[in-house]
Amino acid sequence: MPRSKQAKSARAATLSDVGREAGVSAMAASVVLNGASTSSRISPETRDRILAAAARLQYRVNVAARALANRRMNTVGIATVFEGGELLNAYFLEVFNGILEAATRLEQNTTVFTLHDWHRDAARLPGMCDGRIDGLILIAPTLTRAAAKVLPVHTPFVAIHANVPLPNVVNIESDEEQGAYDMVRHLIAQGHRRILHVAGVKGMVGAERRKRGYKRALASAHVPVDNSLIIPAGFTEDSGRQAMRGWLREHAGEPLPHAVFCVSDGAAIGSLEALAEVGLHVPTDISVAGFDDTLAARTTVPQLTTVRQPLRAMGNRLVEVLLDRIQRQNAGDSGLTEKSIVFPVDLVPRASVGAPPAVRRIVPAPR
Amino acid sequence: MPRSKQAKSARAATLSDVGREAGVSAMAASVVLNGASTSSRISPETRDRILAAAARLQYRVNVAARALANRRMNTVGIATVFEGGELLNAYFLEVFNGILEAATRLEQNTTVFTLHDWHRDAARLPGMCDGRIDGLILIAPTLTRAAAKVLPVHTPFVAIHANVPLPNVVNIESDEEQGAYDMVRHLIAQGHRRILHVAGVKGMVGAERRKRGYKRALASAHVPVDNSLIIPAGFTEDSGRQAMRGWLREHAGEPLPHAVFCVSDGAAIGSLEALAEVGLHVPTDISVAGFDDTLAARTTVPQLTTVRQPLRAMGNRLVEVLLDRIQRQNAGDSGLTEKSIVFPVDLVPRASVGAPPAVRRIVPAPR
DNA sequence: CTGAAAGCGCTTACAG
DNA sequence: CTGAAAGCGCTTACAG
Repeated sequence: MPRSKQAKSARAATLSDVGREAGVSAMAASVVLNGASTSSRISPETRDRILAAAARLQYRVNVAARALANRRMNTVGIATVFEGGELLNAYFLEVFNGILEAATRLEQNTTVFTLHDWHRDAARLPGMCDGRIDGLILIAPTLTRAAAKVLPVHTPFVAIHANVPLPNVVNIESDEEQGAYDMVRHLIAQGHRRILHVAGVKGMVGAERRKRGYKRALASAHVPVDNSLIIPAGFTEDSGRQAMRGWLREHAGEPLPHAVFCVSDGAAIGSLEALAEVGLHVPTDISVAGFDDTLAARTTVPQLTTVRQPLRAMGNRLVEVLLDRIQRQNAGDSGLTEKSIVFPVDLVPRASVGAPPAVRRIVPAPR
Repeated sequence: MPRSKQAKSARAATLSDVGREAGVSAMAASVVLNGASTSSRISPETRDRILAAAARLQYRVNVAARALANRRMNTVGIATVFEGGELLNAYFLEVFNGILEAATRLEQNTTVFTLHDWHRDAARLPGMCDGRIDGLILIAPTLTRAAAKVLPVHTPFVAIHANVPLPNVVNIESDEEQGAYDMVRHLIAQGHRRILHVAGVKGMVGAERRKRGYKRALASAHVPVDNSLIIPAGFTEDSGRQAMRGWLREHAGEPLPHAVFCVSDGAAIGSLEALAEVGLHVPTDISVAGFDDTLAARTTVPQLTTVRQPLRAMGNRLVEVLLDRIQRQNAGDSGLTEKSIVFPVDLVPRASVGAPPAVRRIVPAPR
C-alpha cells in the first residue's frame, strides 16, 4: 500500500483543501462528507470526485468547528458519584457500558463528571451544563427537590434511579418491587416461610420498593408479615454484616429463619460473612438472596441468587432519550413526553438458595 | 436571592456580551476571564468591572470556539477493551478513576473509546486521533509492533501495561516482578517451601515478570526451582480452576504443596474453588496467594492475600504525562523524555495465607 | 494599558 | 446543481 503524499502533513486537511483538490467549493465538500443539511444535491460525478479527494487527503471533520457552527457539541455529560465501593462501581460500570454503546452508535462523545456526593455537589451541576455538553445524564442522583430546582432549564437531563421525581427530568428505573416480589415468591416456592429481610435505609426509594415487594409476596402466599423479621441495614456489605451479626447476637438460641432476603448484593455478601463467622453453612443451614446481580454476586461462595436489572439496556436508553430531548428542544418543543420509563427485572437463581432444612427432611428426594 | 434578569436568556452570554456590559472590548474580557496569553495587562478597576459583568451574565466559555481558535480540544481520549469480565472491569475502574481525578484537576475532558479487542480494532486508533482529542491513553493495549506503526505521529500517546514497547509511546507499569518476589518471600517467611505457581499465558509480559519474581525469590532463599511446580494457566478464574483441578488429578496421592502463588486474583479464585471441590481447607491445609488486589479478592472466603498495584496513582500519572507530551509537541519539542515509568507495588496480607500444616505442628502456638 | 482585525473550520441561508 | 458570503465565539498577533 503506497503511503499518501499527504500523510506527513503537519496540518489536518480541511473542507476547503478537499474542495480545492476536487475542484469544487468547500460547501460542496461539506454536503458530501458531513451531510450538511442543505436542500441542494450534488451530481454523482462531483460526489465521487469529492470522496476521492477526501480519501487522498485523509480528511476528517474538525468537531470543534462543527460544534461552533452548529451550536451543538455532540457530547453528552455523565454525572456520577464514584466512590461508593464495589456495589456502586459494578453498578456504574454496567450502566456506563450501556451509555457508551449507545453513544458510539449515535456518534456522540461522552464526558464524565465525578461528584463527591450529590448533596454537597448539586451546586456544581449548572457549571457542567455550559458549552461543552448538549445534555446531562444523572447516575443514581439523590437530590432534594430544592436542589433539583437549580438544574439549568436550557440543558436537557435524564436520570437513572433518581431518588425523587425531578422536575423536567426523565427518570429511567426498573420494577424493583416486582423483583423483590418475585424473589420472595421464589423463596416461598422452595419451602421457606420464616424469611428475614435485611432492608435498606428507610426513605430511600429503592429500599422501600424492595421492602414493599417482600411484604406483598408474603401476603400473597398468606404468610403473615412479622416486623421483627425486617431489620434495617443498608446497601453496603458493611451494613449487611453489622445487621446480620446484630440479629444473630440478639436472637441467639432462637430458631433460625429459613432464608434471608437482602436489599442488595452488598448486604447479602455482608450477611454471608456474618453467617460464616458463626459456622452456618449456606444454603444447607439457611438460604440467602441478594438484589442487583453485581459482579460480586458471582464471586461469592456460594454464588448469590439475586435479581438482575437490565442496567446495560437502561444505559442505552438513557442516551436515546437524552438525544431525543436535545433534538426536540432544538426544534423548539421542550415538553416532556414521559416522566419515567420502567424496565422489567429478572430473577437469577444461583447456589445460595436451596430448600430449608426442615422441609428437606420431610419432602422426598427427587428421583 | 434575586433572580438574574439574564437567567432566562435563550442564548448563553459571549465575551462580546460581557465586554459590552463592562464597557470594554471582547478581547479584554478574554484576557481577564479565560487567561488568554497576551502580554498586555488590564487595570485592576477594568478587571473588576469585567468580572462583575461576567458574573451578572453568567458567562461561561464556549469550549468549541476556544478549541477552534487554539487548535486544542482540551480532551484526552481513553481507548480500552471493556468486555473482559470482572478482572478487567475492576482494573479499568481503578485506572479510570485515577484518570478522571487528574483530568478534572487539569481541566481536561475525557472521551472513552471502546474496542472489541486490540488486535482487531488497532486499525480504528488513527480514526480516534483527529479533531476531537489532543492525545490518547491506551489501557492495557496488546498490540503487535507492526500494529503500533499505524499510530498517527501527530497525536501523543501514553499507555498503561502495554504488552510490548510501542514506538514513541510512554508506558506506565508497575514492578510486577518485585511484587511476585515479595509475595513468594512472604510465603517462605511463613514457613512454606514447596510453592506451586499457577502461571499466566506464556509470552505475556505481566505473566513472565511474575514468574521471574517467583523464581528469583525461591533462589534467594536457596529453595530449588522445581519446574513441575509451575503450571501454565491464565489470568481468568476459569483457567485457574482448570489448571488446579488438572494438577490435583495428576498428582493424586502425592504430598500437597505448602502454598500456591497464582499469577492473578482470578486464577487464585479458580484455584480456591478447585481446592474446595476436593475438600481442602484454605489456609489450614494449603495457602493461596493472588495478584492484583481486585475487588473479588475481598469477597472470597477466606479473603485473598495478594499484591496491589497503585492503579489510581498510575491513572493520574497517565494524564500528567500525556499533557506534558501534548504541550511539548505544541512547543515543537517532540522527543520522548522517558520510555517507561515503573510504580512500586504493595503486599496485601489477608487470611488465605497461613503457616503450612507441617510447620504448624512443630512451631509452638503463640501465647 | 486597551482595541480593531483576522482567522480557526465548519454550516446555513441566500443567490445564481 | 453549485458557489460566495456571513457567522458561530474564541484567541492571537499587531497597532495605538
